[in-house]
Amino acid sequence: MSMSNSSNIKIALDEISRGTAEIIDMERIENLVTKFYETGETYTVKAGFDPTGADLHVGHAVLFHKLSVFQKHGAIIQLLIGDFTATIGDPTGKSETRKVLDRETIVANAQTYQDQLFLLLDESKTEVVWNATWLEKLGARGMVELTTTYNVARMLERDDFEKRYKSGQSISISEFIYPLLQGYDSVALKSDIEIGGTDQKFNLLMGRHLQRVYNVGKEQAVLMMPILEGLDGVQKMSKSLNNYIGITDTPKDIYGKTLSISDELMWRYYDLLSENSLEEIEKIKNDVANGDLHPKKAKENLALELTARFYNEESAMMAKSEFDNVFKSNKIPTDIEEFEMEEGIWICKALVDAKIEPSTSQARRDIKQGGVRVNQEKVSDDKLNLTSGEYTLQVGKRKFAKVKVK
RNA sequence: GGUGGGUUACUCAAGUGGCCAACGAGGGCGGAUUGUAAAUCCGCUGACUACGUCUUCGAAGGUUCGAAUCCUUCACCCACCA
Repeated sequence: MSMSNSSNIKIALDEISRGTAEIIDMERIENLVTKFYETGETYTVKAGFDPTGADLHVGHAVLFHKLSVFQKHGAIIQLLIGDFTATIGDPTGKSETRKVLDRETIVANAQTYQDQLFLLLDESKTEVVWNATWLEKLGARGMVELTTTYNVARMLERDDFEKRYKSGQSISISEFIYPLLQGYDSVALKSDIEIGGTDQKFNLLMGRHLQRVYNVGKEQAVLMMPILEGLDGVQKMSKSLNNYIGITDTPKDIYGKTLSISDELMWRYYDLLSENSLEEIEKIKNDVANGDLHPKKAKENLALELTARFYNEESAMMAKSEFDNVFKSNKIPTDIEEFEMEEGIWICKALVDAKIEPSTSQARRDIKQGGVRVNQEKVSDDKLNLTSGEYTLQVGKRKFAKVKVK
């Protein structure tokens, strides 16, 4: 028994530390996991979310995936919704004070978050908590007490504060309070471990500090995940850079976008997102390296896995066959949007109306360059008018529309 | 509060009276190649049924035959001083 336990524990710890950017107090995590395997005693892992935006992408999923790993090894996740702190605005990574959100938006965002999160997490091992619950009760006295635990000089050590202070940009006092409140959450929750992105280091460590000051009887271990690169492989995945895979993207998109990443980036995604064990990944890597496995195949598997994660096996397989149809055999996808148009419509106008071109100017250019097809045939005349009938319009490789001309 | 510098398209960044719809780079898009990968090569990149017209260079006015370029006011940013 102790033999199989110790190997289980080793596997668990390897999985937990996999892909992390930094772990503070690994020993504590080892003890917690060991205890779970020996006595069945669970422990808590806190992860906080500011319900400021609603849509999650695969970059966020790195964190959730790690949480789900923890759940397999005895953790109860404390899914902290920062409903109170969202009303303040965390300055992390921002060069200016974040705007404050109203209650309704926060609640709505939080709900959307949860819907998306439970695609990945085991709901029965998750505790959803709202920090307004205890922060509202803190009161002025408690608040002041909290501020006495830290000083301005140390607060200014935080990177973005330092930069802004030096360059003369404004820092509101409330922003100083933010890390304190986030840390206090760990006091209220008595968390054993907290996980977050590397950009959260200062705030995460504050949790340790405050747990000590408030005599919680433990200091949370901290596990930081790196920021995932987006589809371009360079910049971090974000919606504004449009290099993201959304968790709620269609199966087709998740599959397709995943296949579009570079081979190099694929390993990064494998490491941070795949359910494959470290051993299995090692094997895949070797097979690709010595030519036993085509890199494309490895990427397809990853794409299938991710698609299935957010939907199911079946949808993933469908996404794949659809994809193969369109791109391998140059067939037309099955689920193209349809439009009805008037007799004699100008081709450029039709492309715009079908939403596959942004302007008639762009449509003309694409026609000139041979990027537009009607019923699989290249169009060369940008003055073409469509007579009545049904057409499949195509721009480039991936934009399609079906058009019925009366 | 004082003095000087800045604000150009998705981003960075040239342009200081006509040759400017505005150099260049990145990004994006299209083509070739391919594994819808990467890399590479070529082309395009304000709008408009279009060899012409219209709207863009922080905002509003003005000077001029003509302005992104000159003048005035306003807004915002930066640097140095107080």
